[in-house]
Amino acid sequence: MRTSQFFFTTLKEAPADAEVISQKLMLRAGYIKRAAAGIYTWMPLGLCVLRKVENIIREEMNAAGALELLMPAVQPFELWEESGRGPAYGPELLRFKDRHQRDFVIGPTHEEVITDVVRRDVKSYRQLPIHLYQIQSKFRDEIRPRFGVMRGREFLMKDGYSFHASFADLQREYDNMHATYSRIFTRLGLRFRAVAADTGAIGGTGSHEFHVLADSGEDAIAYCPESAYAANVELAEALAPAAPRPAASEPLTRVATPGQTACADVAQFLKVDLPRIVKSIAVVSEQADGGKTFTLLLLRGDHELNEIKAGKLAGLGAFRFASEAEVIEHLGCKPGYIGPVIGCGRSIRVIADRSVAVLSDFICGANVAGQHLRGVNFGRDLAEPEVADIRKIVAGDPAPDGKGRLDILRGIEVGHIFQLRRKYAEAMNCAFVDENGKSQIMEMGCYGIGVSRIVGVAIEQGNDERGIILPAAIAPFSVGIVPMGYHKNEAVRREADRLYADLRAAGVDVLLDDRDERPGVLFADLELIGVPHRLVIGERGLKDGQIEYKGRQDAAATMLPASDVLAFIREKLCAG
RNA sequence: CGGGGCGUAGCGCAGUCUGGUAGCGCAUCUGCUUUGGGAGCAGAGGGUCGUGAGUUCGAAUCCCACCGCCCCGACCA
Repeated sequence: MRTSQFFFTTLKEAPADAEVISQKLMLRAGYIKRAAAGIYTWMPLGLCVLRKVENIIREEMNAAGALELLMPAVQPFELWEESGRGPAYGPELLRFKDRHQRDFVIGPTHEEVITDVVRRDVKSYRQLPIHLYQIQSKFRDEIRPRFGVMRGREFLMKDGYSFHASFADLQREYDNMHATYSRIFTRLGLRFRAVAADTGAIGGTGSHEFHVLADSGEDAIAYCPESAYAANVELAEALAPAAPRPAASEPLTRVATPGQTACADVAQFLKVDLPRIVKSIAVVSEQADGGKTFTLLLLRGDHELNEIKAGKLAGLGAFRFASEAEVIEHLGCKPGYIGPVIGCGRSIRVIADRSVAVLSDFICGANVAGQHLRGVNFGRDLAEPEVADIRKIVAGDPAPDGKGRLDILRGIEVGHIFQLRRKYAEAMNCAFVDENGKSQIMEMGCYGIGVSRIVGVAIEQGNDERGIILPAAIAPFSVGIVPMGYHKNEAVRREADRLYADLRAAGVDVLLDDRDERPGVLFADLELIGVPHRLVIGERGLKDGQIEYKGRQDAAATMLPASDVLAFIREKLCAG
């Protein structure tokens, strides 16, 4: 491509509302233009990158045995009623009516459509397994879109769905996709980790997320440097402390703690370590029969509640934090001084985190404003509680596999694989006839990659003060030719044109910057847009038959004989 | 939806408090000079001051409503 025939505009300053570095650079480099909140136009330059990412994914999916198809972005709402997922998705699902008042949605994902396709055409075990995927725009009406293309409302996604005659075969394909995803993210040049994940709203059993490591990431990942263990902190198990509970040694006493409601304040006020304070979190769950149950969750002062883990406990379900009125009703005290020691025969459900269950002589609220209790002991001052793992793990916790200590990293989710099992197939009666002539429900897996998000995270990982740094595999152009005085110097122009033609003939994705601009402009733009290899042709070097090469991240340029350039570039591109 | 902030030229901003009919830098266009790191000089074009309704002789500025955007909390590729 010649710049004079291309179209891109660069900015010296990023729009003020851009937050993260990738978003600023993508706007400055003219990759994208904002159309509305979380909705972007991909300009030709940005689309070059998006297409390269897309093609790497497509190549690997095809190599792994999946087949590409394209489903509609607009889906009939009836399918969502049939799967029962319409209400679960809520306002994130963009719904509308056509001219005949029929309900439609803009697809946020395609389990329903693909299941409908497969149940119509797949009748026999002989047609299984099958894995179909598409690369297509999705729309999710996010409450708060941000970070540019990393969390847009409209985004490009690769979504694949596999159908199987048995769970064992689903597991085989799941492992195949796990390996395929690892190959894809490696080829994309991303630093990533596959982590065990919560199965969330989509449902199903086995699930892994693929996270690109970045400080700006919204997800926290627990991982163990000494072993292969990695999990979303939502899921990571906090092991029970190895040491048993020490014997009680203090009497139960009541202490005045006026105005001290936060654990950290109480610890400082009483001059004790934060882990000896027990905080009580009051929650309410609505039961199916309409009743409400009130529960106290006990955590150490230095720990935080993991709502996902707690939500999985029997009887808690979709709990919410109790209102002030509910706290007063059950404990006779305002929040801030509540605790599990309840007098006079009243009883409420108390669930203690594993780390709390091994405490003795601890401190908690007295259920009287301005007072706490010291020297509290289970079994003596209150009943032994139910014990469960309900806290978020923290850095330094032992790894659940027993092989070291956990560290916490920030990550951005770029891929997710699920064993859906029969959730959708059952709801939508997606069945086949097995070798015995019996009808059976199919086993199903689904596999997503955020294609447009990957462009954002790649830039989040690769940038410097001059702009974007991308590997050649996904850079908008692999090589940039910068002629010094293309319009003034005949020799320079001839050499630039020759080199451009040679590189193109060799299949290299090359940009010749033939604009009549000062050199500083050409250099600055090439660096901003993220071209990894630069060739400068100037009168100076040409006198000695030399052309200058500089890698995007090299400190200094090197001179090459003009005749060696083609071979040199080929070698650079093969090396990645 | 709850809380905080902001809407002035394509981008970044000043002007708003204290009303008097809109300005700076970058970008764009023309000319001359310049030409290995975002050039210099001279000139030019471009703005319903988010929208609407008020107060006033007069509103970017004051009042009210609405819309949009951004930031802090629950979702996801």
